[in-house]
Amino acid sequence: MQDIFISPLSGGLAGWVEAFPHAKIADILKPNKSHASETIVFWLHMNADRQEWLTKTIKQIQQQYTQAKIVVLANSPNQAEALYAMSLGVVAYSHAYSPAQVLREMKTVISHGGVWMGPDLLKRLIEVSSTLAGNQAEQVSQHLSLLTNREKQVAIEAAKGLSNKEIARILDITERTVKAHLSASFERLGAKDRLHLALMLNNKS
Amino acid sequence: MQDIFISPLSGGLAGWVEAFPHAKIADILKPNKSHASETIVFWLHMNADRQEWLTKTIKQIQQQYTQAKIVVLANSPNQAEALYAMSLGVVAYSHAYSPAQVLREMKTVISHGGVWMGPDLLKRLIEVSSTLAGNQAEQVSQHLSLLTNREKQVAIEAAKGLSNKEIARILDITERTVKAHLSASFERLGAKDRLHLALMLNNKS
DNA sequence: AAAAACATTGGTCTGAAGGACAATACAGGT
DNA sequence: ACCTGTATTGTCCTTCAGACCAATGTTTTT
Repeated sequence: MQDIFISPLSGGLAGWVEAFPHAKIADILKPNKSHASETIVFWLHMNADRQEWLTKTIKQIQQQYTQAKIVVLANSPNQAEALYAMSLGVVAYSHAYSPAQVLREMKTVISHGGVWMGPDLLKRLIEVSSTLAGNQAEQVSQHLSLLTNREKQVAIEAAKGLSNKEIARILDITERTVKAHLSASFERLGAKDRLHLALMLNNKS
Repeated sequence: MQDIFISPLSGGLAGWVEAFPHAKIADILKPNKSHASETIVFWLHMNADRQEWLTKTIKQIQQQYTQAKIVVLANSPNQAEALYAMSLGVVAYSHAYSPAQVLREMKTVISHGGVWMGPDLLKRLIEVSSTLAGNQAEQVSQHLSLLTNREKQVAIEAAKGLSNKEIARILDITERTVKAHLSASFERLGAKDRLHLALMLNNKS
């Protein structure tokens, strides 16, 4: 896993260099050189007056590197900026002058699929979200309203990943009947197969 | 770093045992035996009807072990419960039947100070908290981090509903190779078939 | 009552999916 | 140099999915 620091300071910051001596340091994002598949960690050094640059750079990275992990290190961290950055898909946000040890920890965390943020930010996220979490009554997909009752039952089970045989057993009908209902469901919903059906019913699209 | 599983099932779950063969498994929280300084990871197995138990246990752990990390593994994960658990200080929340590798990833993440949660939950946290209108930065599934680059590419296309033939064409490899990568992906993620893979990569857990 | 929609089941057939055996080439680390 | 992991491709085989050909009984609507 490769590290690329993007900072206006030539030579980066002391902590960065110490943490990742072999990392690349650049002042601007270079065009992709075909390493589209490798996972790269981008460390963006954020100045207070470069909101626009941050947005632009993050989007560029996401376009060019599908597997990239993006970290923002801010000179003056604040929660609003952190929220904004994470809404763009950044997986870690911290102080630019974090010690090398912390930077290494961050890398370990994000390279294993985790998210890194300060305890205060996390707390705030939770607080705000918890209060609004109540009204997420599970909305049944609108697609299901297009199906008959029996088709609904079969489609829901299929969308969970059950096989025709399993569906037949739990609904106490023949596998042949399951197929009939599924075929009808595909027809009505315009799904190509059970996988598309599952995607339709699980995503609210 | 010590692991303690607390589950009503004697012997825990298969995935847990595989991930941490040397962990302690208990059905209730035992009183503290002076290990106040060591960091312990508590894995709480959550049944749908044990909200009260969860709250009580978390608070007990936090009182007795100042350095503890608490993970909740839910039989039926849902965002409301996840938010609630994390508001109590839980640092990871996932499906109880997560494959062993995912569990190990979670441990790596949290033991380095990170937070582990499903992409949907994170997205929702950000969406709700952020004042800025969301662009949906495509959060790569945690599961994907278990796959090699090539497997990732294949798995992502398969999760969109493409056939092996279609995937082979756009990646410019043989259909046989697609199958090989997919089989490897199933193995790594513990998926039964491409539909389960799709559910894993598109949805929660 | 007649018509339409729904629920159920049958058989056949084609193609896709995925496992069970492989083999080869290449990169990186010990 | 050797071993491990990754990427690639091969053949054979079994199972499953879904389309297409039906039919019959029940329920609902017109």
